[in-house]
Amino acid sequence: MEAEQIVVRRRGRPPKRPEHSLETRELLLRAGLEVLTEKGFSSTGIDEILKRVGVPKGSFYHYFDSKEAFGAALIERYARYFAYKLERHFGDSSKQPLARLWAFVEDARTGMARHEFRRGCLIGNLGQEMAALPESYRASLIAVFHDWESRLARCLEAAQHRGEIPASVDCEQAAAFFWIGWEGAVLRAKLERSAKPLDVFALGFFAGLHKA
Amino acid sequence: MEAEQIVVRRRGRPPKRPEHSLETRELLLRAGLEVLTEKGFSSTGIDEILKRVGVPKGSFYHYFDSKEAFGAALIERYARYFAYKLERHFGDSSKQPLARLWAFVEDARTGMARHEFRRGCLIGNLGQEMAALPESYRASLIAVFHDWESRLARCLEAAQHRGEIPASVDCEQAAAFFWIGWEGAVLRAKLERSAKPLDVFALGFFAGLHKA
DNA sequence: ATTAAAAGAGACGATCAGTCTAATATATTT
DNA sequence: AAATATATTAGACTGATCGTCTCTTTTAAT
Repeated sequence: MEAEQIVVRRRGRPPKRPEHSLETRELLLRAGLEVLTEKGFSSTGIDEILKRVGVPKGSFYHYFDSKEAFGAALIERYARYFAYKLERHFGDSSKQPLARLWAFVEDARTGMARHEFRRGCLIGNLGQEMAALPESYRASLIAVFHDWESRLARCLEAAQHRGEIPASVDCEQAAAFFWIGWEGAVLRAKLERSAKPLDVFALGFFAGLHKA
Repeated sequence: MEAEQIVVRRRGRPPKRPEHSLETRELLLRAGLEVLTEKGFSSTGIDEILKRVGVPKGSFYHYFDSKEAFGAALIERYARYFAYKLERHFGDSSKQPLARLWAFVEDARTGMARHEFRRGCLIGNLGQEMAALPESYRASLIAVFHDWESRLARCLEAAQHRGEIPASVDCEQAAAFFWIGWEGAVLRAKLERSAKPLDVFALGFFAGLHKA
């Protein structure tokens, strides 16, 4: 049960405090992420997001041209958030490279558990829904996956240099393999409301990596 | 481009030919599968299915109590269809067990290609949408995945007995791993409109199996 | 001819994304 | 300090579409 986030907003032209001026827009994006990681795009109405933050429709269309534009902003925002998360984990030189990947998995697991496995991955959700989505999303989603792939590939290469995984492993391929399967794992974790699919996939992936 | 399947149906009580009496219902189910494997449940309107087969709304609610009941029927039907497909492949004793799994992968790939990677897996689609679906679907979807898992596990055990994969492999785990990742691969194949994710995942899976 | 069953036809209220007009309060200008 | 400009809130409203339901029509069976 999430606390209702009704914020008292003053009407009229707001005081010139640039750091606060995006408050409403910010709230909308935040709520949008919450709802869309849970239910996806098509089955989420704008009214639901509006009600959640106590913002009237007029404001929404003041800040966003359309639902499509709102979704695009969410993709961008989620991609940024996730890239930062990956950077934080994969760039953590206090750990061995494979341990960094494992830390990401742990992080994701506790994150999903915190929301009782109701929220998944925005990119995966939208990817699955793509057939019913604005065609303009497709390229963005593919690009995000590609970004994640290359980040992970670099991490795996580092693991290879330290001898954590055999030289025979194609890191690009392995990274692609990981994200393909990971989205499946997130899907199943949501369906079963359990961390098990995440663990099964992660363990299987690591086991496969160590082969000779 | 699929051929429009408009069938001339006579009004009123139909002649007593039991093998034909389910014709309209049958058409609705078939069209439902086509559309829902593509776009999922929430973003598919009943009208779309109706228009596709030239059936008025009144008829739909004659055959099905609700959209929810219709969806449940589709799950059941898809599960039957898929179980048959797996049985056909995994029970094909003319091939080695691993080759049987590979044949399934090939089959799925050509199947997706035939529809230009627009149609995916109904169970995966609904699983992803679960948050916006009737809660009654959850158990069914989980059960279907479980069925697929045990079918595959038996096939992998057979492979193990023939020495195709090491005795150290936990076949149940490996089977669970496969379906978790496979759904991710189907998702990506749809997103990228390409067979590549299917191949990347399948190859990665086989490579992982052969480890010592 | 009458009855019963099957299916067609479309009305219905709810909800959808999106539009538009106004009200309001602050910033800016004079 | 009064007047004006502007950013934002506010929510009624539109037309399309949603799932559901009721009533009529058509035909088979009696």
